[in-house]
Amino acid sequence: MASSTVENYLKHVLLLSAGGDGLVSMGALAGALAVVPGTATTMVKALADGGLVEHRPRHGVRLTAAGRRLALGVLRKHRLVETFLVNVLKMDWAAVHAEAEQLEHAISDDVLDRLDALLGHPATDPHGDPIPSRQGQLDSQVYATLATCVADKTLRVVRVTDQSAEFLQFVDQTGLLPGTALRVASRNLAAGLVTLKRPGARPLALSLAAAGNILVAPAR
Amino acid sequence: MASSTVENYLKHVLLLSAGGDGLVSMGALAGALAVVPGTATTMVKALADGGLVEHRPRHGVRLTAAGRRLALGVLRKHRLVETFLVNVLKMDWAAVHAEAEQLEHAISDDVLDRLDALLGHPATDPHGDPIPSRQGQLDSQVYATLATCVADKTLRVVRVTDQSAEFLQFVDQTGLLPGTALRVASRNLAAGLVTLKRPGARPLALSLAAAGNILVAPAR
DNA sequence: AGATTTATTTTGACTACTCAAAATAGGCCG
DNA sequence: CGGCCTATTTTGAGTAGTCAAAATAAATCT
Repeated sequence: MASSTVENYLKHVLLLSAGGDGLVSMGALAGALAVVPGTATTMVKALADGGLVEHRPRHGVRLTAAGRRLALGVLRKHRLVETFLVNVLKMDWAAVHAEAEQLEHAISDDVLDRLDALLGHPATDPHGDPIPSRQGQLDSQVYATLATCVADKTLRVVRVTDQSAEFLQFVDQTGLLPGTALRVASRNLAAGLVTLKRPGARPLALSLAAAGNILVAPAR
Repeated sequence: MASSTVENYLKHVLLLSAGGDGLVSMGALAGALAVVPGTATTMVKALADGGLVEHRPRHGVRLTAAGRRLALGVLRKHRLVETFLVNVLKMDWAAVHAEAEQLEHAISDDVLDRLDALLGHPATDPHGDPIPSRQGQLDSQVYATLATCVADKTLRVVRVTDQSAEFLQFVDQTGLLPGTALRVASRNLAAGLVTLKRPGARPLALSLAAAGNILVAPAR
């Protein structure tokens, strides 16, 4: 398994390569990791040996497919942990980053999946940063889910992410198909409930887990 | 801050010093940490330099007050994390030990306090092991085991002391979880067997060795 | 093109932790 | 008491990651 040091290098290469051509300079990487440039060079060469990055000497570093997969996994852990700390443990918005920095390296995939379900499969963390999917998709087009969006805005269902037969049947029967306009009447995190209001229909209560599988956008 | 390695050494010295005079042998410590004896010696000398343990060469090692304080903090984290994983994330009884082993070193005191509150300040973890208080008090009540108590009293399981996944799974499947009421129907020392009777369940035979890992108290 | 600035890489050294295997000390048994 | 068995310690060496500072390559600016 990758050490936390390796995970940190990969995560920061991913974050720094967001804009631009994907090549990250040694200086930027060293700065982000709070190490001297020589250390970053040494480490990047080791990562390149391991096939996790491509190193173009004196030019920069870029993730390979394998490195990107790992980096996205770390980012997913980081952002889901942040969301947990804020939504469940009610921690300060500003304090959670440092906490997550530690926990992202200690949490297993199993625990992560359960956390994800508990939180209702959020699309973004409390700061609005998109959370990579389990499969490593990082949506640049970010939608809110019914589990995370604020009350009283008029919304439109855009996508249903749980493909299980039972859930799709439920969505069909309750008329929550993509395109439906609705409004979140209330959210009760303690009870794990979301109440929806649709024009010309009875209010509908939904578990947070279920609501997390329904992506919405502001109604045009 | 103490490294996870240091935290692990201290935690295991604490756990191993439970019985006996508090002196832990190098062999036992090395075994618990899965390192060769020479490594344990080297590390213990470093801990002694740091004032966390007292090293009596060729005799053993014991925690200082400072070391004990740290070790109890780690144990508190471990057991609260286990409780969270089982009670909130509904994880398997037998799997949480390994998870907690990682998380205990990554979780801050702030997060721990909030977890503690969320769980309702539990006194024991899911295995029945006592959780040290925030101030470092460890409830060390002595319980009888199923291997030693007399027949025909009504008892209640309070704690399971073998943390191996196999044993925990067995306990789970046979329904001997902490809280369960039962009665020792017979003890056969020659055969090394204990037979249990539970209300509404079939009698269950157990080896003395296994029975020794299940702590019980008189049912109120 | 030549000189200078700036980023990067190299080199040598250090800390923390580990193992393998040789050396040693304690306890015990006759 | 003397010898042996066993646990412990020592020694020498290796891995992962780091820094300080010298060497080098790239880019820029006359």
